[in-house]
Amino acid sequence: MVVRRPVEPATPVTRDLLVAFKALADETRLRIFTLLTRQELCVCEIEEALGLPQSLVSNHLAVLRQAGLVRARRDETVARWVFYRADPEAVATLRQKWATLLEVKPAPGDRRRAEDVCRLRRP
Amino acid sequence: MVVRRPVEPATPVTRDLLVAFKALADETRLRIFTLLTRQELCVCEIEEALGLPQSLVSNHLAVLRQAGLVRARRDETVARWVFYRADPEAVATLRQKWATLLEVKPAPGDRRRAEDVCRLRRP
DNA sequence: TCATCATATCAGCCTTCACTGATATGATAC
DNA sequence: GTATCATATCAGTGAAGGCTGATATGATGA
Repeated sequence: MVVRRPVEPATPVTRDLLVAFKALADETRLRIFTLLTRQELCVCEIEEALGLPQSLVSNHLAVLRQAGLVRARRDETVARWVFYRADPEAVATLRQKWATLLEVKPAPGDRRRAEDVCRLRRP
Repeated sequence: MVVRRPVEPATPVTRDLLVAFKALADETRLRIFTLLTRQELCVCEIEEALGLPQSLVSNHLAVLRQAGLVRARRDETVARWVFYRADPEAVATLRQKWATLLEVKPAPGDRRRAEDVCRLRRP
């Protein structure tokens, strides 16, 4: 019987990256996200482009939205159309956090990671 | 009944990123990988640092290894020790492909993505 | 009002996958 | 040789998640 330490909430840097990785770790979502970095599209356009059923696309968009990777916007004139696009700020933040993770020194406030390293130093 | 287009193998850029995202879309593996970007460690050190059972750590290392994110090396003097480290080349490649994905124009050879965009242009 | 369009949500099915415990392999020490 | 250490692998279990089909919501148009 192995005693596991209680799972603490992940550190800020790790948590955000983890959310993004989970959201992009699916081929369909990665394709949708890639499309949305190029241009703003409504749901039906994505369906047509990828040849996927509506409910599936809508589900995947919800996942990407909850991960903060894309933003939804209702069309001003035709309110039933919802347009999605990749969130440029989220993308920039993600890129920075990815760089931070790969840095040599643990990022400030990244306690979980610091603890992991610290535990190695104890003989 | 919705007729789905046959799933073609993903494009080079997308495929590599997808493999990496899948490998890093797990909190335990992300912690292990983060540790290995800091220093080279053997399996038992990772176990101790994270407080996880041996088989679990070994399993996660196998996933990271198969994804090309880490490299294993047997110690020259004590051959039962296997040291792992993050693969710097893989990390660099990953960073570049991530940047490529976020570019406006589809990368050369990224046919799947080009097809997705093209299909949108057909009225 | 009624029908239709665009999107969201939900239940069920099925696959994938993280975790555990046990066993296998292979090197080192006695 | 036998015992132990370090690691890898495998079967079983339970949970998470992708996909589908149906339904719900809400806007638009006749």
